[in-house]
Amino acid sequence: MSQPFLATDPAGAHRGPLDSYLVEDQVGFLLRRAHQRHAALFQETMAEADLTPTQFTALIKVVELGRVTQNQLGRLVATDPATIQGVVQRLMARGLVGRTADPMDRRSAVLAPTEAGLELAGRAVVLARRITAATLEPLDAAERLGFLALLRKLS
Amino acid sequence: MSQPFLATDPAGAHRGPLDSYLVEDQVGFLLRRAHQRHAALFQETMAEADLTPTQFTALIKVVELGRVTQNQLGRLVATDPATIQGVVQRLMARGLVGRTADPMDRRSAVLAPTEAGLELAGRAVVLARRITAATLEPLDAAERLGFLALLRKLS
DNA sequence: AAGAATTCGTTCGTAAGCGTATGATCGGCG
DNA sequence: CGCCGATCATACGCTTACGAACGAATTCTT
Repeated sequence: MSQPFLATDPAGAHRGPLDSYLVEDQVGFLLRRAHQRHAALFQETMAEADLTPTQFTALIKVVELGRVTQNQLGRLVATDPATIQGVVQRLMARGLVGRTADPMDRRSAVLAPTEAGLELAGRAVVLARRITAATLEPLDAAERLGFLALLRKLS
Repeated sequence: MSQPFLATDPAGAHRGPLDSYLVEDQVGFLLRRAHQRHAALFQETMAEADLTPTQFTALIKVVELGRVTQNQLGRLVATDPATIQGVVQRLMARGLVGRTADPMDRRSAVLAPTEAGLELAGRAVVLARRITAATLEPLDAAERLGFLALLRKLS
């Protein structure tokens, strides 16, 4: 009665909907694993700059734009308002970005990179290029292009 | 002095290491976005079963194996001991898996699906197939195979 | 057999991620 | 003008995720 839906069912019978469903072959699982691997490589390589992937992305965007509203930044880096709030808070605590009130719109907070933020961003990008290379290392040149193209279609 | 490294620098000068570096074109960013999109589709479709991706994966694996040790399960579904602990705890709280002490090794906890767990797993797999389909929907058949193959190389 | 090294599960801390709710502010519309 | 809906930032709660440390138990080594 409580016999599991064994994938390697000795009787080979069709016991249930789990037949021929292998979690480890699903996109979701593979996507999660690939993301995990990238995150591990990121942390390892970015250690000296002490930035998480999200922090790095946010910082780079602030540096690139010079001035951004917090929610606007969140939209650009695909991070919802609740999450970007904490990220910005941590970047501010480290003095990497500054924050001023917008005279035009008293609701919004305008972010801008500090000198330290500019400096760290410069160093971090060098590391980030290494991370990208390390992540794609198992693929050859053609596969890398293909993979990025496919990823873009799924974003 | 605090001029940002604008990607679209009017002068076209080489201001710093951020030139020609676009965060949104990096594997890490695209991987994160694709993963986000999948998670959103998952949550939407799996709503009636009320399982997170990780909970679903763990439950399916327990059902598939019948009996597993907690850390062993974690290894199979790529979830570290600290994380699988909470996941299993929540599955137990919902009466989807049971837990017994292993007489052979008093350190380990043996997990097994309950009747409710078996039942829910069966229903959830149906939804999961839809999620996989929805996630890969933007790709044609050939692209799907290619994408999965590439993902596997990066896991 | 005794000690060392490893493994198992747990706990704590930190971070991301998102749903939901809230107060403040802004924009539009009658 | 006044109201309503939308937007901005924030707060709380819950889940995943992982490093680090821990006690208990097991296994390996000498």
